Amino acid sequence: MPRKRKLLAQLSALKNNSSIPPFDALENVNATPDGGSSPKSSKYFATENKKSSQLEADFFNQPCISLAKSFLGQILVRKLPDGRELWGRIVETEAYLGGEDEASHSKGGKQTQRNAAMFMKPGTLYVYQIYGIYFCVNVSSQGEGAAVLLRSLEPLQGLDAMRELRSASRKGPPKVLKDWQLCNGPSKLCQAFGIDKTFDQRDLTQDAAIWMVPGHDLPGEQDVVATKRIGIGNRGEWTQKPLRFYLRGNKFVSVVDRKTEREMAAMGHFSCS
DNA sequence: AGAGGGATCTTCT
DNA sequence: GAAGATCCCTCTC
Repeated sequence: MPRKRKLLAQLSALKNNSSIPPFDALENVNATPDGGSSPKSSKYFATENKKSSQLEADFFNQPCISLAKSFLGQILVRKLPDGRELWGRIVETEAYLGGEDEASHSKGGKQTQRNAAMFMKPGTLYVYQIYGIYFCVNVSSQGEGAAVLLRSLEPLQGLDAMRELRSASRKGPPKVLKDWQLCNGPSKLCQAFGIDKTFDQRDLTQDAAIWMVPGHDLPGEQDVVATKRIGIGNRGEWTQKPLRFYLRGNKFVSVVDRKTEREMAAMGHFSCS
């Protein structure tokens, strides 16, 4: 049987509530990861509570590089069809500037059916399929055709569900994935969060199944490593530009650049500890 | 630890 | 018709 078959079966199982959790389990799902320091929410106040704590349009409306850095430490929330909530802290992003940026899908300001979301209002999701089998998710920023690629998350809540979704799309003998393997890559986090093409052009400030909330420990400038982007082929100067940002020392980052970290340390960007 | 290749298919030229 | 903002497995040092 093709893998796609298996994936679809998994997703439809979730949609059909074939394994619907008991009521109290649904209640627990609304608890915050730090377990009680945040106000408790019940399903009756879910909408109101969500509105007061989620990242709004003004947050997303900033220049691409600025937004890419601002995402670090913020939390992506995904509500699955069965009611379970997945929480992940953003630890790695990439900026794609559009126009001048030769590595961007919107290079030359070119708008196509695929990349239309990059030109939509800040906070709009741009989801595309790559290599026929994977998805990547971006968030549109301020700037014509500019967007931020979400590359890695630190899983905070719903790890069992993430493991299920990740394992469903893997072939061969089942292996139990470690926590750090769940979301350390742009397509891995899409698998773990059940993000596919149907999320393209959705608005992070309006959608019922996906949104962001402010993180509690945000990095300082000295905690952020800026280095070249991953998987950029021959794109001239744009191949090397430091448009990837990640949390220094975080074990959920997909690719660590020791060389750049050493150079930044030599330049005095990092505090000595 | 690093290199290499296969999977797999939509999008654009 | 070819490329591609990836992932995972295997081989080699």
